[in-house]
Amino acid sequence: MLAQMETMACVTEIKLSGGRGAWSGIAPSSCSEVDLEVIEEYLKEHSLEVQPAHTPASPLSATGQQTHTLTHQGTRIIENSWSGQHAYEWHCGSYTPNKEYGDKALPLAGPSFHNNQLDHIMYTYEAPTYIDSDSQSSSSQYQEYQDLSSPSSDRGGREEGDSLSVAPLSAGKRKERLFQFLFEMLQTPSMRSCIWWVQSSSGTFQFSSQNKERLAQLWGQRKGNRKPMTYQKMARALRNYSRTGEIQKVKRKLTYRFDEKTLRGLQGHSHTI
DNA sequence: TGTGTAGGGAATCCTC
DNA sequence: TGAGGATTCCCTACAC
Repeated sequence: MLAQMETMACVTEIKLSGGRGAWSGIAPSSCSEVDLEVIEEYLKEHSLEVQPAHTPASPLSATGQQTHTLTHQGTRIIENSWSGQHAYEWHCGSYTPNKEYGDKALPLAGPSFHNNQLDHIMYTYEAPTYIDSDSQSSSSQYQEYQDLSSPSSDRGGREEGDSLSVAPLSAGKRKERLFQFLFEMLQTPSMRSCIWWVQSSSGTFQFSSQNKERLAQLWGQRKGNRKPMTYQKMARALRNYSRTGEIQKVKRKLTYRFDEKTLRGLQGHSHTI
């Protein structure tokens, strides 16, 4: 049911936005970079699934994921955990991009992308940005990430001077795993052009066919790999998760699903901020 | 036929 | 030093 509501929310939002043009405006640049082909495909597929009756003031789901309305800066906003996507996109009309983050929202598609635009991203698994009604604004958290960032790192030597100096994990922390990184990216609005929730309640997510390589590169930088990470290699790691059950491949292009237990664990972490 | 994606075996690397 | 996890390389299969 939640899935249907989420899907409906997505469909409604996209329809209201009227396509590519509506993504622009004050919206962060990534809004206009959303993989429209995938969205179209998604709409085609899910328009058959969704229920026609959708009320924004739907009750909360059993999983704690929320769909409700609130007023923010005079604009009616429907927040929805379907995305770090739509909670953010619905802000497009009134959203004030964070100076440190929003202004640099990743224009991942297209030749104008520069790796150093990722410099501002500071990740910590313990404190991923989680877009929900409680966090309201993710920008302040991104600011915190920045404040936390430090030029020193346990593997900083390799990244030093690198234009894409995504901060590695600090010493003493357990090594971050790929699925944790992906979960973080799924909570990061500016990464929506690379990865997004198809159905957050079930932990199903999808890579952008256009920007999956960017995400892979980011992962590679994060790990400080010798060679650039590619989607192929990242997908190989994801396939290994299917053995352990942490992530399963969905019979849909570029789509995977977190195991329920894994998802709960990740969400638990993300809310323990 | 070419391209993109998926799946997996195996060796290797890295961290704890 | 071993285990766990990730990376890397390579191959095959399949759909479009």
